Amino acid sequence: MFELDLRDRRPIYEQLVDKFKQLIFSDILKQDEQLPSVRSLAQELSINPNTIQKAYRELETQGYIYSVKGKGSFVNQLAEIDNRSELEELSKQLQKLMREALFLGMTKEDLYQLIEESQSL
Amino acid sequence: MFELDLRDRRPIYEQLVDKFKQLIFSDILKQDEQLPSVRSLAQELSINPNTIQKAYRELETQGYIYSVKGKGSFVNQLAEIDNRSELEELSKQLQKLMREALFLGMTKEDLYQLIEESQSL
DNA sequence: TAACTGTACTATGTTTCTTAATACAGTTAA
DNA sequence: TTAACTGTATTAAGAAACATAGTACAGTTA
Repeated sequence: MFELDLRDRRPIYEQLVDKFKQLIFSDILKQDEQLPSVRSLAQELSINPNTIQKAYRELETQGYIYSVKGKGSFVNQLAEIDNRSELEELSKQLQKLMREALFLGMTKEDLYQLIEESQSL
Repeated sequence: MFELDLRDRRPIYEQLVDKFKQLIFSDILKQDEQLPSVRSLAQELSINPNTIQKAYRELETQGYIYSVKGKGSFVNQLAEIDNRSELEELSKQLQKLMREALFLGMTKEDLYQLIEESQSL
């Protein structure tokens, strides 16, 4: 289910946060679906359970999951996600990348195409 | 000309690389225009010259600037930038952010709007 | 020559990330 | 009730990345 990219210079827990968010955005992980337990995922990835927990804590802080002691961690309802400031930040990041893409030779049409492909996932 | 974002958890040299690339993409820094010297920018930002140099070295590696001993550092020609693998990576990142934006409630039209705004800079 | 430029190097300190080893509390099924 | 799961917290240690400080050398320019 998961693979760590050793070439990625970002810390492991950050990669995990990113991975899980992508799975949620893509609806591969659905609402209230259970995430792997801290210990099992740590074993599967051969890393320390503390690192998994750090990722889960971050995901919970951002509102993407909720954890229940004794039961596990689960995907949150979309409504629980704080997307006020997040959408603003996202717009900035998107514009930054779009400027870069246009500078490097992409066309508006290329960007339109990317939007279409993103939607069909 | 520059400000460091203390809230930004990324290393300083990485913020600098990002800042300069944005200035280049926005054509605020034009071809062959000279960048601030390592020492003067370090003083302006109250950070160590080594940190500036690290950023410049990274920008040079990525092809965005070139440095001449005794003269200074300058914005490179667009043609010198290796954009083969960079465009591929950019597409992936854009799609990732687009999926996130759509998940959080943005519409296709919102994304179109962002493209327009990016182009008018 | 003096004052700039980039570049290189070593040493040091700080911060962040990761691991390791426990421990405790709540849930669940045998 | 017990055993085996869950999340969570804590402390200690090591490793890696980052930033600073100080010094030095080479090339350019007025």
